[in-house]
Amino acid sequence: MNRQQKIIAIVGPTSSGKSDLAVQLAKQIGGEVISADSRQVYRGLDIGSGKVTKKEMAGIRHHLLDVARPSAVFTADDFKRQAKKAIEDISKRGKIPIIAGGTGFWFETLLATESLPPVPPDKKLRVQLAKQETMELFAELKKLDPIRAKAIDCHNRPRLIRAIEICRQLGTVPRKKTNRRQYDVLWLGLLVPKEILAQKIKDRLKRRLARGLIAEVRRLQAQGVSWRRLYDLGLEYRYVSLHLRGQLSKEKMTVTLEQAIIKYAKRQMTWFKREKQINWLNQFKQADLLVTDWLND
RNA sequence: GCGUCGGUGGCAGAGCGGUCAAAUGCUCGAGACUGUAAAUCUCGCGCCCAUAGGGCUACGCAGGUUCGAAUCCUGCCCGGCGCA
Repeated sequence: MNRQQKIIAIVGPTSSGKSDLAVQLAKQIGGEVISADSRQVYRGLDIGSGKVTKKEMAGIRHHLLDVARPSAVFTADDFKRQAKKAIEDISKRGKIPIIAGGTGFWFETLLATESLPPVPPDKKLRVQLAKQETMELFAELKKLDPIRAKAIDCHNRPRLIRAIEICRQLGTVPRKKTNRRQYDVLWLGLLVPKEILAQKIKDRLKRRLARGLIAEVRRLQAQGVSWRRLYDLGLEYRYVSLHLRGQLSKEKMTVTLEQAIIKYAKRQMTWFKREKQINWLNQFKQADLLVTDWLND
């Protein structure tokens, strides 16, 4: 039996300091960082997505930043594929991959599931299905795959559409297979008290605005990213673009955005709470011990 | 001072005699998550016991009318507007 690839996974809500910890650990143990952030993969989404700057990287190599065009969706499967490649790459160089990010689903996809159903998105079908009532979609899924229908959230249109898409291709939705043994993962989670996190989020938003967040969104739009797409990208991109379109005053935008980011942080936490292997840390110091122990294991 | 409109749950805002613990939206809380995942979606949100359900206190304050009042009447307090 060959030894499993060692990987460090750093998770936590937005603004909790994942990027810093990742760089710090990478320096200490000889690692490279893989970003697991569904918005930082896009070129041009810098300030709003909180992408690390060259300076913050401090010479540590980062993967999966700026690998996609903002107008095309970069999927969980794309992430999985490229992240796997990066992991191989890094280990060939004798270094340790450190995956840091806030996208829970992507972590699960990469580290804990066997594979996603091998059905690429079918744009035409999706457009067509989007015209149907939610109830109809659910009824169709029920016919195609009663088991999946039973478990699915019957109000969640995107999920219903995807499930139908899979059924049309494979007959039914394959059962989800978990596989946690591909890698030897040390899970580190950054825990920040609610009030402190909220304050950090507000402060950071202020800094982002000062650094030119609004101009960034305007630039993206000018470069051909549609308003619709900016809206779908969420948070900063959603509310700043609404402001640019005159639908939100700057003050209102700021307040709404603060609330939205705080809510997002909460949603992230409900995802991470499910992952029982996470070692929750209050301060970076605690990470050192865990990491050295685990490396010597 | 007179007239007038209004004071409803964390906020905004419906309700204008019974079916009202009170629509709806937001905030807030909990949660889901099989290729959009910063997306999308669900549930809860007066208090108390509780599975269903039941009890209690509530719609500025104090009285009154009524079998029954957030809803009608009187007085008071507070706010907007108009006239002085």
